[in-house]
Amino acid sequence: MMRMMKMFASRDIRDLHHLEEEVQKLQEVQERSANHIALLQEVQERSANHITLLKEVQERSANHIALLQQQLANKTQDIQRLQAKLQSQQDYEKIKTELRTLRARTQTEDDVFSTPSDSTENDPEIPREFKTPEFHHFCGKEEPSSESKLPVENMRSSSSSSSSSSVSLHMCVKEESMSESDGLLYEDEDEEDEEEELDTSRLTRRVRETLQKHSIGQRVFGHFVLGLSQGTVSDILARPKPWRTLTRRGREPFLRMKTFLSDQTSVQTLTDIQERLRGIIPWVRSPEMSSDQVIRNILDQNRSKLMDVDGRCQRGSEDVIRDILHQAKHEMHVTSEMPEEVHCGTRDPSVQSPADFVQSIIRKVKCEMDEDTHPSGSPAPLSIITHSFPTDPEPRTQECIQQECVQQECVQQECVQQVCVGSCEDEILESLDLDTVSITQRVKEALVLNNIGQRVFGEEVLGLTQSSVSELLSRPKPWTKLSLKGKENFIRMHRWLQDPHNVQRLTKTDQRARLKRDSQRPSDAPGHGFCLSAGSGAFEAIKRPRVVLSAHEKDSLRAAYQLEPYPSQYTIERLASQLALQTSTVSNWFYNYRSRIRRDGLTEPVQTRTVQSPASSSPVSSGLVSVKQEACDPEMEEDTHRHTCVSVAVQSVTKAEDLNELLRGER
DNA sequence: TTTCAGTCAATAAA
DNA sequence: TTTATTGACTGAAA
Repeated sequence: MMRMMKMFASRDIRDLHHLEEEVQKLQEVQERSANHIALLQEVQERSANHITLLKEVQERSANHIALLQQQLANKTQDIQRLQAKLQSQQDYEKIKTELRTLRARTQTEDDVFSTPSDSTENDPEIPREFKTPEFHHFCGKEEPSSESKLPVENMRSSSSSSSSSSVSLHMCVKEESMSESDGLLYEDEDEEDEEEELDTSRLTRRVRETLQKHSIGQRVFGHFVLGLSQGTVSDILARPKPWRTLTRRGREPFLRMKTFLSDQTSVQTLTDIQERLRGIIPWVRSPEMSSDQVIRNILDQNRSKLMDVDGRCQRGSEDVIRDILHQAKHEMHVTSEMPEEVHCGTRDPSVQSPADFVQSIIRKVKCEMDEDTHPSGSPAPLSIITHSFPTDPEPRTQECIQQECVQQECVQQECVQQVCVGSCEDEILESLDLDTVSITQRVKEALVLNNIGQRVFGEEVLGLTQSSVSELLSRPKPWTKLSLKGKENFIRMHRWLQDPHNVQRLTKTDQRARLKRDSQRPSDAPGHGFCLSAGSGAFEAIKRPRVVLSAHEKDSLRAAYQLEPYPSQYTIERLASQLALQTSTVSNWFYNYRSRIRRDGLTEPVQTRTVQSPASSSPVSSGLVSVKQEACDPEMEEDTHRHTCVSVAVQSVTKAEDLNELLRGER
């Protein structure tokens, strides 16, 4: 019995254990279910949040779309209003043109022509007829002041076109000065234009169309109408700034464009000029030239010569003038043998005879030559520094030059150089190979050792500003990469290093400059925020603040550069828009960045990293792109730069002796 | 017509 | 105060 009871008891215990295990399992299942429910609830909550967020985004998008639609509607209205305004102004333009024509008719013959811009003098593309004092003389005006920068208000050809005189006589362009005396002539129009906002994009588009239609080049347009260089014209036409962002000075070209477009005569005249420049209409027509034509022919040939010389090697002006002089003398001789009737062709009454006139040209050329030979306040042209040191505080006489020759033991050689200065110089420069790094190193040491500032050195020795000197000394380009103009600076530095009295001279100059600055200090105060405009004496109150790009903007531009080193117009505009910058600022940044990367990359052959650039398909070569990586960043560390400079120095140091030989006249 | 080389001037950095 | 940097400009070259 007992055994039976024990058996049952043990079975119950086993069952109990089973039950307990099952209960435990059930509890686990329950816990898991609870967790699942919690997770489900969480998911549900999150989904609800997402739905809410989506709804919010939807609402915002709807609002944004509504806003954009509203803006679009406003813009459309603005466009319509502007179009209507433009329509109404078309009549106004006609009236204005008529008034201008009427005004011009009432003016006397002398008032028709005025002095052209002094920029004419520097433009080799423009015929000499437009540049020379004789041209101004023919136009009925005195020789223009070299200081005045004159804009073009209008352009007209002279009344007679059938005269036997040179056709250039009929191509005079009327220009009116913006200087104090003539500025009033603009007053009315300026006031009108200040009230009226110009659509610069439309204006430039119209100008582009007109120029294209009449095959007028930007150079000619820029020169005669805007008084600007071709590069600037290209930039203005491609990227016109909005009217409101322009300063008074910046608006000037657009006002001139407007005037140009409104006057058909201007377009016609410019077309005529362009055709003559392209040779469609010859400058000299008759084989039997009159005296005036002979003179013009000389000038024209000289113009070609200047262009040729400038294009070839930018030779010193002295040589060119010498050639001109020679040519003029030769022509004078030929002309003096001409028959009398040719001499007495149609010419200006003030000209006594062709020979006299040519001699007057020679005199003027001589004067120009003298001015170039002894410039005041700036170092001499390259051809001159082979004879004298530019550090001289006073003009040097021939005796002084010869004395220096003795000091340098090269009297004979220098004399030979003086005789053949023009012809030898090109060869000399071509054969030279200076160690620019070594030169700048020595100059830097000399300046530091003698406590001479870059400013004084730049002004007295190189004719450059402090910033340019700083750049030259800290990042000298290899000699072979320099243009002729660039080489000039290193030759000057080399000459300065060779001058035994170089430091002495500069120290004196530095002391004088300091004293002068100290004495002038109290009067400097009004200069803040203003600058005195050259020649006019008037203060220019408007001073454009310098654009300083933020780190973020620079980063963005650098990133854009990595993708597209030569950005399209569209990219530039997009970048400008995204960064809230002007398109010109963006394009300038790209120009400068490319330029500075090239500059720094050139002195870093060792560390150049060849990285496959995404821009390999761009116009830039892959080799150049490889240079444009981080190691060659324009803002790279000075030490890295020095290291690379040294490697360049090692390469070129052996050739420095050549120059020594050359400058001693041993070649 | 666009891009480059050289330069200036304003400004930042030393 | 000097030097370095950099946006802008011009004339020339591509």
